[in-house]
Amino acid sequence: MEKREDDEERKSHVKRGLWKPEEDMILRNCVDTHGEGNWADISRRSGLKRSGKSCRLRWKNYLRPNIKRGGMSPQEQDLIIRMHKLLGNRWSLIAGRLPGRTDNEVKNYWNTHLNKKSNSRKQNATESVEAPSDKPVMSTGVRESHGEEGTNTNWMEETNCFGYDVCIRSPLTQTQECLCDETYTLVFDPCSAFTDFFPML
DNA sequence: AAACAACTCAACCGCTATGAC
DNA sequence: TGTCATAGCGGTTGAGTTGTT
Repeated sequence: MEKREDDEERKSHVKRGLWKPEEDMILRNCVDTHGEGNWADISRRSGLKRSGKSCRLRWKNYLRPNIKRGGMSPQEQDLIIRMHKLLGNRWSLIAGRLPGRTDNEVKNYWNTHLNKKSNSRKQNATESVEAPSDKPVMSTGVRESHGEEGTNTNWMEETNCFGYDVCIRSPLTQTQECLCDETYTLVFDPCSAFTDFFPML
């Protein structure tokens, strides 16, 4: 109860809502000076009455260098659709494959554009043949293994029969080096994932 | 031109994971 | 080993915009 009151009090002192250009400028300067990372500290130092969380989100989604704005290209759309089929709602992983795009942007884009498109495709498929499951193809664990988010662009080494490029290793070999030596490794249980990957067998 | 509906997307919320102590 | 603070994620909300009647 007391904690709740503390939260209420803290929230009442925190500014919310859309960011103004001058706030963006202050945040950008502060990150330039003190570096990216300790958002609670940046929130304090900046003098902005924004939470660290809010500062981090604003930086990550809008102020970070190399952010790409504007509509998605057909290639990006296609990649999102295929990655979503493979990974499900793992927006940060999907966004990591799209340079300059954020997880929030990918998520919004999926929910407003591609979800419908995907559903209508599925609808059409249902009319002819049995539609595939809505669940991701890779139904078991997907883990980040090493490296920094969004720094690699060619983790996908092998191409499977669906045209998805994937790097796969068994959970039995988690201590081994991933052959493709890249950031993300899809770790999955072959028993349950095999039939998902190769439904025709 | 006005009213309403539908859509878009920036921002927030709640939760989990992780690391420091 | 437990607790706390912080970062990061996905789901959700709601203000602003656009389209329709």
